[in-house]
Amino acid sequence: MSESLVLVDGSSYLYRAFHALPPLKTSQGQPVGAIHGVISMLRKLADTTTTSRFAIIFDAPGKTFRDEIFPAYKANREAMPEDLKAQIKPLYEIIPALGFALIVVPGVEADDVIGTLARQAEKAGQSVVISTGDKDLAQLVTNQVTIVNTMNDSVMDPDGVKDKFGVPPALIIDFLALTGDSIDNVPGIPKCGPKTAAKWLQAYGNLDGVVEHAHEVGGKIGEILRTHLGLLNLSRDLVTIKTDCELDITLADLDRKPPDIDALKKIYTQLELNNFLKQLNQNDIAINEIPRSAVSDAVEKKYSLITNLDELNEWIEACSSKGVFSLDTETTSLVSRHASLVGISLSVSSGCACYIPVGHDSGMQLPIITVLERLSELLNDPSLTCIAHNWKYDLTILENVGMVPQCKLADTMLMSYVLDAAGSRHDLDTLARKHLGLSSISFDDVCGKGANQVSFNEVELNLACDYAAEDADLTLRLYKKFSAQLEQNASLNTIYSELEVPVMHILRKMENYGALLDQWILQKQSVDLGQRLEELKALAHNIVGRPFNLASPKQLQEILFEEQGLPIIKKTPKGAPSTNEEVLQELARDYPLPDLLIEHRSLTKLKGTYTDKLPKDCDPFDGRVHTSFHQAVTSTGRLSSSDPNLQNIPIRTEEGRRIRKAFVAPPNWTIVAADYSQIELRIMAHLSGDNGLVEAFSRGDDIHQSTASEVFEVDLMCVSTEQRRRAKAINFGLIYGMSAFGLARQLGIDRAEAARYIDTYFERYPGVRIYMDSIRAMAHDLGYVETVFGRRLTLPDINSKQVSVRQAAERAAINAPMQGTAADIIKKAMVKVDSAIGPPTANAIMLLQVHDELVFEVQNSCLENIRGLIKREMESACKLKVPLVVEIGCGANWFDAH
DNA sequence: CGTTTCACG
DNA sequence: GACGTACGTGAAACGA
Repeated sequence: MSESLVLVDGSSYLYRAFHALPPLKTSQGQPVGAIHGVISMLRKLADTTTTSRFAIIFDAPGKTFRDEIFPAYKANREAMPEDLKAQIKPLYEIIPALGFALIVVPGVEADDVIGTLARQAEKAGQSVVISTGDKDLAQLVTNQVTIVNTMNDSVMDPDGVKDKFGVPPALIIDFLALTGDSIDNVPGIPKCGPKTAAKWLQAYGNLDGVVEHAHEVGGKIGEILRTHLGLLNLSRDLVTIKTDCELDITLADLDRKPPDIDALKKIYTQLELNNFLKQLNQNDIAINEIPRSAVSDAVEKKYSLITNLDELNEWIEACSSKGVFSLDTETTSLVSRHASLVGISLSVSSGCACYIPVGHDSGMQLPIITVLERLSELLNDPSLTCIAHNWKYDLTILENVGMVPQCKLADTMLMSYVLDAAGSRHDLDTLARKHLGLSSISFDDVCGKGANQVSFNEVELNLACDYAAEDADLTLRLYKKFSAQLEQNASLNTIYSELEVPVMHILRKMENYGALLDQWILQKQSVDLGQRLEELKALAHNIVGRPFNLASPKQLQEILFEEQGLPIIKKTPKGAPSTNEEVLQELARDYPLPDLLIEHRSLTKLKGTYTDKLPKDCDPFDGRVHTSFHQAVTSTGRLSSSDPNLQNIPIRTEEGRRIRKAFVAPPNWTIVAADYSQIELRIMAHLSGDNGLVEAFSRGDDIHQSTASEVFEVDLMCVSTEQRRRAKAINFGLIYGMSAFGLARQLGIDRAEAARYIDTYFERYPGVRIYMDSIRAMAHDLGYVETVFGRRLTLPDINSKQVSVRQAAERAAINAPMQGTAADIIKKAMVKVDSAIGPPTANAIMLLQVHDELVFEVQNSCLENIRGLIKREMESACKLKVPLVVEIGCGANWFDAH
């Protein structure tokens, strides 16, 4: 049945949006975060329901009947924050403009309006959905009235209420009267929480029953109950939602009206809600009509399409005399190795940019040779600075047409990343919106999307000019901001120019060179895996008694937890019973199916992600896989890899390791793999300066053994395998900002024992505790932490009001300096090793970086030489209070190199 | 397109 | 008193 009326608890939305979202403000200082949130939530709701009858209900200011019967009602509630108050009026304009009925009744609380409308609709035979985060409304639930929780989108029907509260909807009023509400100042029975309330109500039927039998309740809580009986009637009256308010609203008034686009545009413009504005415009304009440019700024804007030699010469001259200019290339593909140049855009001052088409299918264009000739005058002039957003891409495009710039390069993507890695994504559109308040034309607007998308060379010249010139314009504008900010911070500037930019060049080489793959090995393994998977499937179907999809978590949930009635051990974030490996491991004790599922899961993963997929990623021309390394993605300074991801090639299982054997060296060459031993723990020793830890590393101890000896108070030589295993978990836990709970779960021990381990650890290594406390304090005070080299890692959630969110940020604060410093160190090592092994014609090539490991291809004739060089350069990448140790191996393939 | 699971450091 | 609980990534399959 599709619902016929949706009632939205507007006040609940408002508070939720206000607290959940960052405090966005317009350039004029008007707060808009909650407005943004409420609009999004309403639109999502409207999109996911089938009805068109809505009411959005807010509390009105002023007294209500509850204040009359109990003057202290809601007395504990804090006054509404000013920043929230200021968002109500605009919202009251937007909601009707969106076509929704807005209901604010003076003297009546929103809950009572919702209750009244719900009952009216119910009487009229309609079903009702109430969208709210407020538990009090559960009392309204019936077979026809359900509640959608805005927190997690869960739907509550009468059974759901019973599940959540332990009592059916009809008893919710009694339940709330017992528990009270400290925020609204509803008295209730002190010390009586949901569990106790549900227990009493189950035992005695209802509130009157509880009062009647109060003398039977034993213990301290029984005494408390008896002394507070007098307040229960008042509490009940306060929590009872009225369902008979007089409202001059009929259900038909609630039908959604068409939105008032003009009014919305006006308000959105005022509030600088550019996202919403853009979407309005998209729906608004005729299919083929694309705005010349959405960039609206005080600066006047002039984008020129260059198709004759005189204009080209003027632009070359302008760039040259300015000394600093931005450049962007348009091409036929996102894969730079396979992309052909379609056009080039340049900008020399804000708002002033040009586009030089050279590879469009139609339209008059200058000959590409001429353009490149003139362009190379700029790019070969070492006195000039050329700015691009993501040079790694554009450099390869230029290299494809035979150009290797000699001028100075600046990269706004890397600048943005160094300035604030976690603050936003670092693509041009996002940054333009964030730093310049400008929304740019999207690629999809120009080229279309999905099956109808065309390649850039098919785009009409004037439209291409609008898009391309804008990118160069925005890049230059961002450069002005970022370079000024980097000037303010010497260590960030150093990280940018001496680490990120050189690493960018190395990554480009690594990507373009690629890792050689023996496809035959993988194909063979795919066949083996396929056979074993068929066997497992047959066995599993046999046990269950019918065919099912082993890869479907949903079907597994049904089979394991509903049909077999196995215990639910863990739930997914969405509340469904989890079937992940940890759970299956547990279930495997008394049921044969889980073991099969575990093996099936693991093998399908290997087959689907690696043995089937990697050969497809192989370039047929050179037999190599060319990953993309991303330099501006992670919050800690690490790289990431995709298409394919070569940083997660299996190693932990036997069958997985087989995959590494397919990463081979060509004849007369050898794979060399070099990895930092325990780098993050060494960094922890350095950062904390803890004596015991520093000395252990300086002596060259096995660090887990040494930790075990301290924590379990046994002689170093007497540490058992099990003790070492536990110490290793403790060491890893420390790096991750662990809790006793986390360690207990990891080790399968109880929490008290885990807590004892942690306490003992901190007694033995007091410097570590001091360091962790100080880093937490720094994170709270400054909102960021730093690596050894001064890379800043911001923590947007560190002062969140939500406990779990804040705690997660605190754990990230502990981890970030260690993970980030390790990332800095290996980047330094890459730069050092790269310059030591010389140009790519040399006898060693860097192929891959896997966070603490570098993989090379080395010519056999100079293997020993290069091995020594790599180890030396990596170990001397940085001087810490403890030595850096590199383990290095070599072999015919990546597996043998370990 | 969101959810769930799992590969790596 | 409830909730969530070790950091950082990318990719595949399912199912709406």
